Amino acid sequence: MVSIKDVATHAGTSFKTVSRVVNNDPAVREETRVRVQQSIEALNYRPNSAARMMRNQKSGVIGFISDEVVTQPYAGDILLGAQQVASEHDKILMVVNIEHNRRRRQQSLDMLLERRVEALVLASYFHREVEVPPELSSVPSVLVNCFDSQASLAAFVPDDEQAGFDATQLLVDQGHKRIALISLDPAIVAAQLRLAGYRRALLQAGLPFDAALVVQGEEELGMTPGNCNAETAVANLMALESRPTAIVCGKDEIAMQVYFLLLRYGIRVGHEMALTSFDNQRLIAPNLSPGLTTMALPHLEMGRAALRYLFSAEADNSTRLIPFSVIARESHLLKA
Amino acid sequence: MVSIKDVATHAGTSFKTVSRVVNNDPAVREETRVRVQQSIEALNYRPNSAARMMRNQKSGVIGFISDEVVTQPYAGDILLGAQQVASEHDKILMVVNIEHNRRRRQQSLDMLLERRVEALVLASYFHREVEVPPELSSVPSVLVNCFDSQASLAAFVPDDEQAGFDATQLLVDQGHKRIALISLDPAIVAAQLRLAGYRRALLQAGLPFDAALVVQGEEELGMTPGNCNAETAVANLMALESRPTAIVCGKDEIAMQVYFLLLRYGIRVGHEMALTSFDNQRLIAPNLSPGLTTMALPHLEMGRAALRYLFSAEADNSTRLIPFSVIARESHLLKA
DNA sequence: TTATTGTTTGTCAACGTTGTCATCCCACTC
DNA sequence: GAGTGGGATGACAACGTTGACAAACAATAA
Repeated sequence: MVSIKDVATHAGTSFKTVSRVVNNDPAVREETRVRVQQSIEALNYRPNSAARMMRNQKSGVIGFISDEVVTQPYAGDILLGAQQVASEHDKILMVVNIEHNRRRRQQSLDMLLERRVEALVLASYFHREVEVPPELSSVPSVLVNCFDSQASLAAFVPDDEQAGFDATQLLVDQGHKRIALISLDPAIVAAQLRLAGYRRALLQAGLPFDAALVVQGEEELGMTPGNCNAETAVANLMALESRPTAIVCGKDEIAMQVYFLLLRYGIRVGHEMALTSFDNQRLIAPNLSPGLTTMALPHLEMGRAALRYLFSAEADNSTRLIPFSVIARESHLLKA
Repeated sequence: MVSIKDVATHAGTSFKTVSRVVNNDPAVREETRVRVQQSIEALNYRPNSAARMMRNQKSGVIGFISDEVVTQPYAGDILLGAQQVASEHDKILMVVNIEHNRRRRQQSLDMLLERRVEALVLASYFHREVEVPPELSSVPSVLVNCFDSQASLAAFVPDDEQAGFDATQLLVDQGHKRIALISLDPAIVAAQLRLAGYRRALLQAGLPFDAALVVQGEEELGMTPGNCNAETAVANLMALESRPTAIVCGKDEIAMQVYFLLLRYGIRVGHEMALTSFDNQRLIAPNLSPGLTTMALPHLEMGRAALRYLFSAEADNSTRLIPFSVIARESHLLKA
C-alpha cells in the first residue's frame, strides 16, 4: 500500500508537507500543493485510517447492534434513519447483526469495542424489553425499539398505547359501536399497550368493553413474518350473536389475512366491515383493496431520534415515546 | 483508554508479555499468564484494533456497498448471507448504504478504501446493470444481484430466465393452454429474462405465443414497493374474447393486487384462475389465500456465493446464475 | 564445576499518521 | 549590511501493537 512517504518521495518533499496538503493546511505554497496533489493522484494515495485513528485517538465509528433489524422487512428504516443522522455528523455506522445468538453477540460487542466505537446503538426489530450487557456502560449507548427494565439507558420506543387509541378512535369516529380487536401475542409489549389504547378509546367514547370482541391473531412470539394465523380469531368473531362492524387488527399481516377470511362469510372490507391496523408495511397496506388504513411504525424517526440524542450529549436515561403516524387509506371507511 | 502498557504496569511485567498473553502465545509461564489475565480483567483492557491493523497491515474488514439492500424488504437476505460466510472466515462486514446518491457513493467508497477493506461487495436491491467505479479494481470485488456490462467483475445474479420458465411450466403442467403474463417494467432486466423464460416454456409445450396475453403491470422502473398497478393489466386480460385461465405475475405485489382485481370480475384465484409469481415475499405470499405459489429469489444464496467466491481466490470474472427455488403453495392449482 | 540446552522474559523497531517545535529562506526595515 | 518578521518546510516523537532478536534464568549433562 502506498503511504504518505511514498508520496513525499515522488513529490520531492518531506512527508509532513504531504500531510499538510492532505489536511488542507493553508501553510503550503500553492506551487508545492499542486505538485503534491499530482503525486497523490499519480500514486492513487489514500490516507490510512488506522494510522489516523491511532494518532487521533478517535475512530469516527458508531456501532449499531441489531438482532435482525436488517433482515426483517419491518425495521430496516431504523438503520436508515440512524445512518442519515450519523453521516450528518461525519460518523459512520458499523452494523452487526446478532441473530439472537448469545455467543455471537458477545463477539460482536467485543469487536466493536476493540474498534473503539464512540457510541453504541442497540436496536430490536420489535418493541420489547432487552437485557443490556454491562459493557455498554463503557461507551455512550442508546436503545431503539427496545428498553431496559433497569432504565439504565435512554430508549426510543414507539408509542403503542397511543397508536392503539388512534386505530380505535378512527373507527369510533365512523360511528361504530361494536369494534373488535385481533391482538398480537399477549406476551409482547406492543400487544399489551395497543390493547390499553383500544380500551381507552372505548372508554372515552362511552362504549362498553366486551371481552368477546378481543381475540388473538397469533400464537408464538410475534412480529416474525408468517407467524400469524387469524383464522380462528375471525371465526370466533363471526360466531358472535352480535358481530362487530369494525376490527382493529394487530398488524398488517393479520389485516391481510382478515380480508380473505371475511370473504368466506360474504363480508367485504370497506363494505360490511371497517378495518384498521398497525405497521404500514409497504408491501402490504397499499396493495390491499381497499387500501389498508394503518398506524405507521415510526422506525425512521426512532433511528434518527436515537442518534440525535447521542450527539446531543444529554444524559437523560428516560424512555421516549415516538408517535406513530396515522396512514388513512380506505379500509376504515364503509362505502354505501 | 487503557493500553497494553497500563496492563503491563499493573501486572508487573513488560508489555510484550501482555501481548503474548493476549495472543495466546504458549511461551508464557502459567503463573505469569494468570497474573496478566487478572490485570486485563481488572483494567477492562481491550486491544486497540487500529494499532493491530497498522502493525499487521490487515483490516479484517470487507466492504459491503448497497444501494438500498438494507432498507428494501426485498433484499436484506443478501446481506445476511454475506455476513454468514464472512464471519466463518473471521472477517467482518462494513455496510454502507448509498441511496443512489452519486456523491455519497464516492464518499462511502473512499471511506472504505481508507479503512483498507480487503475486499468489496457491491449489491443491488434488484437485478440490473451497474456502472462499476474504477476504484473497485484496487481491491478484490464482486457484484451481487447486478452486473457490469464490461464483465470486468465476477457477478452473482438470479437466473430469471429459468424462473420465468419454471413459473410458466408449473401452469403448463396443470393443463393450462392460455397462460397470461403480467410483466414488470420492460426496462428492467428481470422483465426481459422472465419473459424469455415464459416464451421458452410455451414453445417447449407446443403452445402458441399470444402477444395479447402479455400485459404490463407496472409503469416506472420496477421493484420499488408500492410502484405497481395491475388494474389496467387485469382489465386488458379480462377484455379478451378468450380469457386466460392462468396468469404468471411479475412479482408478488402484482399477484396480490390481482387477487383483489379478479374479484371484481367474480373470479377467484384457485378456482377460476391459477396464479404463479416471483420473489416469495415473506409478508405477502403466505398471507394470501390461497397461498401464493412463487419463485423465491435466491438472495441468501447469492450473498453466500459471492463471499465464498471472494475467499476462494479465484479470478473468474464471469457472471454466475443462481437458481430460484420454486415455492409451491396453492395458487397454481384449481380446486373443483 | 562448567557447558549446554530450553524456557521465559524483555528490548527495540516499525507500521502511517499528525502535533510540536525548530529551521530555513526571503523580503523588508533601519 | 545587519536585524527582524513571517511564511514555508522539515525533524522528531508519539499513538498501541507485534515480529525479530537478545538476554536472563533454570535445569540438565559432562
